[in-house]
Amino acid sequence: MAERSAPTDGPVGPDPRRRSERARRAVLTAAAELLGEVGFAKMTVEAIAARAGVGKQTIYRWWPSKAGVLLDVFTELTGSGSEERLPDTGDLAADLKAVLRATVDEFNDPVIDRTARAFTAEIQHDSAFAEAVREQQLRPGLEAYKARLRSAQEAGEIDPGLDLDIAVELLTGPFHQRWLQRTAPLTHGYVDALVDTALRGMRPPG
Amino acid sequence: MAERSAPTDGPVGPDPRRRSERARRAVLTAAAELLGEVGFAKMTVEAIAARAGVGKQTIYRWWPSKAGVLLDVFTELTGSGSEERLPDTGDLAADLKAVLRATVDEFNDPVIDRTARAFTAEIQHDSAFAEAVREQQLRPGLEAYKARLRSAQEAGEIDPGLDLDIAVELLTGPFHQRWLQRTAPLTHGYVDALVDTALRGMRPPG
Amino acid sequence: MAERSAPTDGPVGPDPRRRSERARRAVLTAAAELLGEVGFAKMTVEAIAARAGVGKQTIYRWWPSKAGVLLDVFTELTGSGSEERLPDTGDLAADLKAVLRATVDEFNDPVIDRTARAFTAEIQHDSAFAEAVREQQLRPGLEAYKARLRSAQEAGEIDPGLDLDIAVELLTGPFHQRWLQRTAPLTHGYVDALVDTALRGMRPPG
Amino acid sequence: MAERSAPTDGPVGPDPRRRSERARRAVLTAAAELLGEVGFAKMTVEAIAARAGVGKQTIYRWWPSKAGVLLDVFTELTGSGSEERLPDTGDLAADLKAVLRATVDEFNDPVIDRTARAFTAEIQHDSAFAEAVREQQLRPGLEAYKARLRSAQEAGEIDPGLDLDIAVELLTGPFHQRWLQRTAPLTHGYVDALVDTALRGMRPPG
DNA sequence: TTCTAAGCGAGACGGTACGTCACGTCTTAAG
DNA sequence: CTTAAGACGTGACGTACCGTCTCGCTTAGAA
Repeated sequence: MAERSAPTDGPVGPDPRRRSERARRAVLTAAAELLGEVGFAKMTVEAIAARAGVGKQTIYRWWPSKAGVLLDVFTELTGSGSEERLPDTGDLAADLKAVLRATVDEFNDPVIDRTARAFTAEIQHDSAFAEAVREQQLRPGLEAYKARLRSAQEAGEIDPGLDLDIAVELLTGPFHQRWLQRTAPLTHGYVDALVDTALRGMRPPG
Repeated sequence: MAERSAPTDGPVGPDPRRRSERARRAVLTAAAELLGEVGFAKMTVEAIAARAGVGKQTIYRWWPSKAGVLLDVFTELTGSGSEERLPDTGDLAADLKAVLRATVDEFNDPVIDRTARAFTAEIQHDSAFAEAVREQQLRPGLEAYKARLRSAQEAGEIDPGLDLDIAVELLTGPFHQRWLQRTAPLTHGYVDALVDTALRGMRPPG
Repeated sequence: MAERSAPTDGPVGPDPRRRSERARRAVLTAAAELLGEVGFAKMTVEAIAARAGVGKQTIYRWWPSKAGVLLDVFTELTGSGSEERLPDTGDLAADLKAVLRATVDEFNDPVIDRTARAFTAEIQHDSAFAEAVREQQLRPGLEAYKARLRSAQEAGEIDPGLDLDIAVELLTGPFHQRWLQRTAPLTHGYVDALVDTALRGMRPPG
Repeated sequence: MAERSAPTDGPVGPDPRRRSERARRAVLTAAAELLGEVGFAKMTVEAIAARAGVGKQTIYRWWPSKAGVLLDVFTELTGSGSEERLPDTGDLAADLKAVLRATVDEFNDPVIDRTARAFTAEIQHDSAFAEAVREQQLRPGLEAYKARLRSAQEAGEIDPGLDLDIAVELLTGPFHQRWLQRTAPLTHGYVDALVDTALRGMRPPG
């Protein structure tokens, strides 16, 4: 999934310098298209190869699985998520609501919904893929929340003794669970209420 | 002209009165064994049938997929989950911690962990299965939490204006997310802290 | 395929006196219809039973196979072929041509063609069925030819020393082979030429 | 855009240049062995594949059915039957008797008998297979007879006006019918008598 | 005239084989 | 050595029928 950096370290597999950029792009494009058309589960490596006009071996040479290809699709799209940052207007509740409302809108988009579910499914039995998704997709998002909460902590908006990991989970966990289990629809009203309730648990004591 | 007893059903499939209890039990037992031995992903319908000494068609006649079989295994084990109830000692925090600590222990059992992950994965691309799991496995659990919180609400322990669905999610969502994303280990200390923080958000105002 | 005659001889199977005539007729009718619609090869015992509104077991109770059923269909239709006799006008060539022309017409009927081919196929790997077909369907036909040739022999039309079995085969074998192998179409002209040539081989010497 | 070398063919199926000779031979060998051991009817594509150490798909890729495989077995054995020729000693009767006696011996060999019967059965409901068998196995044989008879015609041994197709059938049809219907055993004596009788019908007039 | 054993319709059962799909590896020919 | 193409061995899929085996129901014969 990641480019190898040095050709002489241990057993290296194919030489990345010889990799065909044309083929790489064709594969990622084909995979992205297929994801939209048939979804992750019904997508096959053979179909990606055929659509990309690429030999199957070319896929297997450079990616560990179709999940790996998809991960690269997203890493490509999101610029590896490195510069994610939440708004910080000084009003924590408002900032969180804005972000979560945007997230609601995203997850109500069928393509994003399907893709995220596919990732969730795949993560369960492919731990290398899970690790990669966690680091490249999830962690940056959670870190952004954590940074915003730390800022609020420094501003005295929330309890300085609070475990920020738990605080982040208090905001994202309920949302994530409701989405994943489809127990109820995701709406702006819902995330507003969620933020209000969660923040009550974070207020400075006294 | 058919003289079945249930006149209001739509397409009913095979007549359940003729179903062989012996075969049903053999399939569920075989599936449970295989789940423990090879895990859900490597389990096949053919293997279940072979181990159960049953024709494949007998499985396809009564279950929609191997996931359906596994769902029945669990429904069987948990007594269809109808009478789940949380302890109610009058101390909400203590009760919730006790329950969540037990859940931590469960999810740290590799077999349960693997199975729950397999279910989570399967749910993502099989909506009929998702519906069944939601109703038979998830809903009863969440309802039990909700009932306990309602009791606490009536006892004046928590804010009477609180949306109980959100309250339940505040307790289970973070746990569920941490487990699913493996962002950090599940420990008794974690759930204690989680309960304490979440409950701070639920206290009666004033 | 044949009715059992005595209820006390050896292992007798089901009691023929209790046999349901309604079911028997329904099966034969259904089988005949299916033969015309899908042909013998694609016909299944299940389909016969379903079409006849009969349990599969009822078929297996009274017939050894679907071929057995079909044989009964034909035995029923042809009155067991007992009274077959060729015309005898005194002109052997004319009589044979008339009969063979009629046979050409029969075998050019698609239903008869398909049925006869199905029998031919089935005979190859079911020797009990082969025996039954041979005795009930083939032998009477060949005997009729033989009788007509014997009559011609007595009338001095053909060589008294001729082996009549070979003589019959000389007339029917070529026809049968051409039909079976589809090497050329079956026409009235063909059988006329065949009869003429074959009879040249049978003339009295001198 | 595909750059295959045969530009005039219709839908061609897989590229025969890529075909694995090893797999092809293994399949034919396995099929031949199984034919001898269990016969055509009890032979399955799965068994051929297993014995050959080949995937089922490899069989389905190159042959339309198990009958197609068997046809190739025979085409392989008989050198595609292209150069069949009957002996021509100048004595037509003797030559025909020699050939037919040899054929009697062949058909009295159980393996050949069973195989020929299986082909006969298969031909009845698979017209593509029938066509192939007719062209590759039957036609060359019949042509050889026809050539020998033409030679005899030119030598003045038989009637120059005779329809040679009928003449061939007069010799092979009776034999074929007797074999197929098992009305009587195939012996050297029988074919001798058959040849004698048939040739009487072919003599030059006068 | 009732009783009772059978045949009956229905169709589930344990099996076998089917023909298809996709996997991940291997082979070929071209560049 | 990489590439496009695609054949290969493998293994599971879900379906079709096989012939056997229960189920209740009906039905005809002997009691």
